[in-house]
Amino acid sequence: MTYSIGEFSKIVGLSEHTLRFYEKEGLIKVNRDDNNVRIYSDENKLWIESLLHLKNTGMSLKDMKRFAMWGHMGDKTMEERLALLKKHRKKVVEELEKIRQSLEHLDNKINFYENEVGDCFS
Amino acid sequence: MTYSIGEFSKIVGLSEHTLRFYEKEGLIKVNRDDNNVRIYSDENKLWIESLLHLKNTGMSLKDMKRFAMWGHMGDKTMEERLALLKKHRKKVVEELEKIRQSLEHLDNKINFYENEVGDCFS
DNA sequence: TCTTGACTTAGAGTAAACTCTAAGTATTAT
DNA sequence: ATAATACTTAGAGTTTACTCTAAGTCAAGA
Repeated sequence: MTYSIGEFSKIVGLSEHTLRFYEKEGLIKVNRDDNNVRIYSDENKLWIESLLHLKNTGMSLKDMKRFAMWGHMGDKTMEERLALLKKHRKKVVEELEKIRQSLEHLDNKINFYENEVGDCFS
Repeated sequence: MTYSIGEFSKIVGLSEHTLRFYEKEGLIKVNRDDNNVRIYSDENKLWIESLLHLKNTGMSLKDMKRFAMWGHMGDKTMEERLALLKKHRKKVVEELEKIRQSLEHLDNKINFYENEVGDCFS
């Protein structure tokens, strides 16, 4: 399947502006038809979804750019990409633990408030 | 115990600029001595730590402001605070799950790369 | 006395990641 | 033939959360 930018925008949940911006930044390479109109493929979809996973885990655009650049350079950059992903993974795990702890704190606070409110209103 | 802004800054890991900024924004109320110099207390420390937990879980300054404002208004705002915390908690849990999924994707990718690199280099 | 560390207001600067506008052109579907 | 959708460049604007600067004052300790 192929998609126009309008269709693709809806599918991946990024605005057309953002898709063009990502392309300009080198995050994604997109084919064009004879009239220079972008033709997005399912491969593009998988790639964007991968990028969005990196983004979801807090990777900066800058690092995503490096990753994409290496991706476009082919197999000889595998090691670099792997190193980047591993380093990123470490940060994600740390961040996850931090959030988990803060969530625990939040739960304690909610419990506290529920008891207080309970005492006051029931 | 009480602390000057310089001491407090080191303890809580926020710059003096940021501490003054947070105070100006109404996130924290700080006592002053006769010379108008800020005196931070252990209570302030607990409060900042709570705020930082909210921040760690992605709460915006704007919501933290509302929370702090209600906190300064006393018990009659318990329900509002509880509602805010519960709403926030829901978002955090969702976000956590999203990160967890993206981490899984990241792990798959790393496995893939390790096999590829393994095939190529060993 | 002089350095250190505190204070004030007011506003400027920074970085990230978009987000949009303008102004003009081209193609396709109804 | 006209509306919808696409394209371009170039740059301006937005939001968030700081982060810093200037310019001046004040008070305590060595």
